[in-house]
Amino acid sequence: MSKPTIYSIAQRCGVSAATVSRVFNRPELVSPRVREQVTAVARELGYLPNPAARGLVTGRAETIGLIVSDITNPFFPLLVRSIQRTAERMGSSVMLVDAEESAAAEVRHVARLRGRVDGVIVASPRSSSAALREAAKGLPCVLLNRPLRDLSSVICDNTSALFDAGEHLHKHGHRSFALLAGPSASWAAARRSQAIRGWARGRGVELTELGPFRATFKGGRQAGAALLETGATAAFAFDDLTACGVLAELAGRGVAVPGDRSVVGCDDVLLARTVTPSLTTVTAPMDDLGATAVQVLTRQIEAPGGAPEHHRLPGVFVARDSTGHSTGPRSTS
Amino acid sequence: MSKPTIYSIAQRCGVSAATVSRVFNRPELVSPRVREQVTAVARELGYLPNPAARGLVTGRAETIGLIVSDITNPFFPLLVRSIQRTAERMGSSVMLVDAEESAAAEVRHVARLRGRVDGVIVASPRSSSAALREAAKGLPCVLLNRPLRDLSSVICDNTSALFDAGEHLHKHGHRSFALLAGPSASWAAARRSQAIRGWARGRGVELTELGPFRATFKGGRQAGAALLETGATAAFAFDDLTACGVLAELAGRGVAVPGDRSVVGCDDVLLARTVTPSLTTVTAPMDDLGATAVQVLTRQIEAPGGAPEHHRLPGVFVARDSTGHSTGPRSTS
DNA sequence: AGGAACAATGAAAGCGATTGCATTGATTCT
DNA sequence: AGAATCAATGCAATCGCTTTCATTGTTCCT
Repeated sequence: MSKPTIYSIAQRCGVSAATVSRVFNRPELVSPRVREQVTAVARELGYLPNPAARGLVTGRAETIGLIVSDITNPFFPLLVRSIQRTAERMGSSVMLVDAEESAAAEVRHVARLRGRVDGVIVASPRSSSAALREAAKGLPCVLLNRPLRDLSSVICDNTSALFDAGEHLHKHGHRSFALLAGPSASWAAARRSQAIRGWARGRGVELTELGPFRATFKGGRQAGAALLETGATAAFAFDDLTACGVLAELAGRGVAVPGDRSVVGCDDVLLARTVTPSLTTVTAPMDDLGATAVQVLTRQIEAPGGAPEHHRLPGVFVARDSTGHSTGPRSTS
Repeated sequence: MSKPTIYSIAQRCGVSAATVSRVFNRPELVSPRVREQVTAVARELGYLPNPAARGLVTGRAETIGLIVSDITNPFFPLLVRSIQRTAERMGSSVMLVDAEESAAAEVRHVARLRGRVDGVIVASPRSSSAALREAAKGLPCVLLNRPLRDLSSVICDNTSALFDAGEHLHKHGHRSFALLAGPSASWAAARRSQAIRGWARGRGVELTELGPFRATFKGGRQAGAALLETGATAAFAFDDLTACGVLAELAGRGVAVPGDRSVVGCDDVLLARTVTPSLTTVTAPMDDLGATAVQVLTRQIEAPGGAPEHHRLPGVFVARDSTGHSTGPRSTS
């Protein structure tokens, strides 16, 4: 026999299809007797409502789109998990799309998703603000880690955690610092650099700015090499991956960490704990970030055209083994 | 005005909706003049076909489901990317679901996806064969890294690469080996252990089996500790993550790699190249795995009830820095 | 010239659900 | 008792699209 529909159920129960539909959507409108019978028959037949049919009339897909700039970036897995969990709790599925680091792909995918989803979350977008605004026109949308006045956003703000990192290093005797800047197109990179500059100025310590470097392991190695050209005893890497590159480069050149230099990363990805020495870094509240994004999106879907919301969640500084007491300034090599 | 439909376009063009529909689906049936006009008007109105409506009549969602056992496992990102790329080329979107390492969640998600997708790929399932079989009943399904007679599967077979690894170590003078086994519920773990046992037997070398250990960094540290209790100079870790744990443990105890011991991992995840020393491991042909899985699934969707296909793609051994010459058997600590 | 073959189009029937409105008894109120 | 109210249900329209079948000119044979 073919797939069971509300009609086959209705027939078996001697009621109309409308009643069957109501059993699932507004059960309180149906008499208990009928309700139970329908439920029983539905289970027996293995009935599952057809989402396409339902979507056609309700206009809802019960699905949200999630576009990540680069799924191979270890920053994302936990975020994806958190978003998915929250979405599921709201009764929605998640359609994940990897933009493979391409800004063009991002907007292309937003267009592609339109119609298949009720709204979309764009995580760490690389696209220009104008392109994002245009792509999201008329589609509920939440930006993650990228603020934009007219679109809702949820960002992880590491400013104060980076202050803490600076203080931590300062307390350990460091006085000369290096800032290994991340990709110039990244909002997060700009923000972090700004935070560190601000801290250094306030503290009145010396800060050498290097970069920008690519946010990859290789970029980190270059950053590490550049670091050694300076007299800085402590370095702020853009993120953990970069920091790992730095560690590798230093290790390769026989420079001890944290003995000779201290390094701090950012994001607290899996890698941060598995590398030796384990990375001092800034933990992002992944669960909150994802959950908040989904909630904001849901609100946006339910009240289209509502005012955009902006949320700012702070990261938390974590001291591990890649930072320690300064042994004073060093010569270059 | 509301969303454009084939009707608004039809009206504007003075043709019937059927014609508009044909312009998009069977353009060769429409006269060039009309075709161009319709295309132009559609673009002007920003028309996008409604997937729900289309799906309702065609019975296709143009979407495939992808269930991964644990998205935080660094093994998956590249796989996801490859699957997505291939799916997109076939005109399908991907609905990703993370089972969070729970077998129950896997089958629950298969059920949830049914109806919303045309078929599903289950990557590295943890569920029992019976549960998988039952869950996939009547739904096109491809298993990744888990063979099962009556369901299609695509697996990565590292047997010969692990032989190569063994030979590589043997050539470097190693004669006493340790097998650090992975989780007993994992098919891949069983398979790898078996391969290594086979090789050792054939080679006539000493093989100490340890474990099973969890496939996590922590599990790796335990494995590392256990390794030091033995006289083995070379160890096969279940995967790269475990291997990294081993490296960390050894480093922590002042044991040099590859000076004192050699370690090989498996999978060649990002981590493998970023760790110091870089890991000798076995590279899985991610792109092929993903592409093959999607292709098989597509075939399965087009010809439901067709015979299941089974594909076996070999991994490739890569020598890096975590393996080297044996300095002979060592004492315990 | 008369009909076969064909190309281009339209009319209309679904696909499987939701939902506003109408209908039907039963209950309550005055 | 008759009207008003209410709970439970059915009817039928609708969502936007695909697709079969019928219709209409055209072109091409013989």
